[in-house]
Amino acid sequence: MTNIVTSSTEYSITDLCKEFGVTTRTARYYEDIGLLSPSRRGQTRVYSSADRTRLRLILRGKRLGLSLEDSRQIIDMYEPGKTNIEQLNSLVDAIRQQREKLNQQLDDIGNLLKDLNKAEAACIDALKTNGDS
Amino acid sequence: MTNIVTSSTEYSITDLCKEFGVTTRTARYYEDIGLLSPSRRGQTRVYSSADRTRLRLILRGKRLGLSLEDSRQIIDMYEPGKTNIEQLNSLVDAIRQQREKLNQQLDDIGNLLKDLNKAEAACIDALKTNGDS
DNA sequence: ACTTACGTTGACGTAAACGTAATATACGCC
DNA sequence: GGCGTATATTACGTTTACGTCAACGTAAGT
Repeated sequence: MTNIVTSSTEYSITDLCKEFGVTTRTARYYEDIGLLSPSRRGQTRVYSSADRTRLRLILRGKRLGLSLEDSRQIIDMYEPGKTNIEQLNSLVDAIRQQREKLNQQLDDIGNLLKDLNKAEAACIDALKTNGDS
Repeated sequence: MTNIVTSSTEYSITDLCKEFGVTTRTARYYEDIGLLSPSRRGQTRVYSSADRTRLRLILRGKRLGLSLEDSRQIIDMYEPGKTNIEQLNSLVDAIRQQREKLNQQLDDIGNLLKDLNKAEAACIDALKTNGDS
């Protein structure tokens, strides 16, 4: 499975995908749209730990309901290569927007958790009542 | 806009949709797939405050990245009409699964917020340094 | 009667995010 | 040296969640 010769900070496509529970099609798709760009040994893709991190961030974004484009934006925030002032400012704006969205999500989650608690309580109550009948 | 004659707990499709910032197509689609079922005055849809609540819950689910089917499941939790013990138990299971997912989301959001803070700090720093040059 | 605004039902189109073969190449192994 | 396994590319298919006409009905205002 895991290659012995190559350094441990390199991953084959299947290893990486298995680790995160996605298919190779997904990894290749992410490469197609420029979200990942592993190096190659011949034709074969070789993923670095940086690639791994990017994939991790992408999947975290997915869990939060972000689109792949959203994730791309956020990941690009980590490496603001272009030190243009314009871009830095709009980046700060984007960061604040994302933060607002996340705060809204926090609020939503809190409310949904409350609802779930109520629903569960009602269920358990119904189970008890039913169990006594 | 708002009808004077009918009770204030009734909404036209456009009013309801405007309030939540969705198109009428969306409301009709939700009805197509059985997520909403407004009553009718002739052909025209009449939304009750219960329908409004359902829509609110659906959109909250969307903000959290839930699919419409997920939202349907969750909304069904609020009215466990079927008091079958089997179903109640599986409902409790579903509730716990949703809760786990939400806790994962809370974790993700916390981490992402941290990342955003770092990114923002780096940006602001870069802006200062650039501003001094 | 004419316009304007809102409503209805189809029905086809679309973007995102992959799924699913089909086919070909290369590597390790018994 | 054939076999299995991993990898590659290409390409068409699929699901979700609506968008976008088209064509029509209806009620209100002027």
